[in-house]
Amino acid sequence: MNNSRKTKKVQLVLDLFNTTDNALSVVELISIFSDKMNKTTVYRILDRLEGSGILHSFLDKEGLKRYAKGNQGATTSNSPIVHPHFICQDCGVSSCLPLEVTTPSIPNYTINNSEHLYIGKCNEC
Amino acid sequence: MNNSRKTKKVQLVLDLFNTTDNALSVVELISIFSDKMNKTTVYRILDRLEGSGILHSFLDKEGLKRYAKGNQGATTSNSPIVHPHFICQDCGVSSCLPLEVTTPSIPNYTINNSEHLYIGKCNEC
DNA sequence: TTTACTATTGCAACTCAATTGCAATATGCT
DNA sequence: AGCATATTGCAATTGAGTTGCAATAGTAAA
Repeated sequence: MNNSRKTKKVQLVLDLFNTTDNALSVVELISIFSDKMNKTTVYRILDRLEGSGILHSFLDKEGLKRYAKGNQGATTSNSPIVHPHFICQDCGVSSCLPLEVTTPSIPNYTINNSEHLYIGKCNEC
Repeated sequence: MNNSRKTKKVQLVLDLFNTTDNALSVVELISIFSDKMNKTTVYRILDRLEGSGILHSFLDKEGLKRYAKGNQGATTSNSPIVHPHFICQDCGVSSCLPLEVTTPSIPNYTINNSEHLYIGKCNEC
């Protein structure tokens, strides 16, 4: 029983993410699809694609939500497998870093999840 | 020549941060000082205290700005010394983690800064 | 294919953190 | 005390993200 429907709008979003591995902000995506669909639809499609593990999201340093391909939350234990994200301070391009994040152990604390954002310059800038 | 003035409002904010090492959200701070000063004043005082290195800030997982004591940006090179932050998913208490963050080196990328947020349960929860 | 069910979409209105302009006030220096 | 200007309060504004509801469009079954 799969409730999700493969609509034309959903396909447009999927097609875009098949062209890039970058992490795109919702603001960008709304702009890209401004003549194809409503901004509310963009928000809801992204939310659904994240829910089904096709995309994952994080907040960048401006507090803007960004989405990229793949499932951040695949897990065998109760903690998701986490990778850091990068954003270029010059051109704004953002991407997933193919690194493993090692979670520190803090006495008396349980750590279930984490977010890691690196800011710098990409190879273009 | 120091332009900053030690006003009563600024002193109230400093007094509060002298009672805790926790990272407090602006929303909390506005509430705490709701009968002492205007919310715009809270925003501006926090901004100034961060600018002078007395406080530092980060965005939590909800995208809310949080402030805590100390200077995140003290540096000898061009990269600030960074520490991770923690937030309890149950009670919402947030704190600085006394850990050193080691910045990975990525080919063709320059990393100048980073943000690290751990989500879990504190010793109270 | 037609029907019927319901997921999806568009639109407008709304929420809420954060910012801005401006006039009034308070600080600190001489 | 008087002056220059940093600070504050207030109201209005911005902008990302959310919500309610009616209209539309997938999808599965008849």
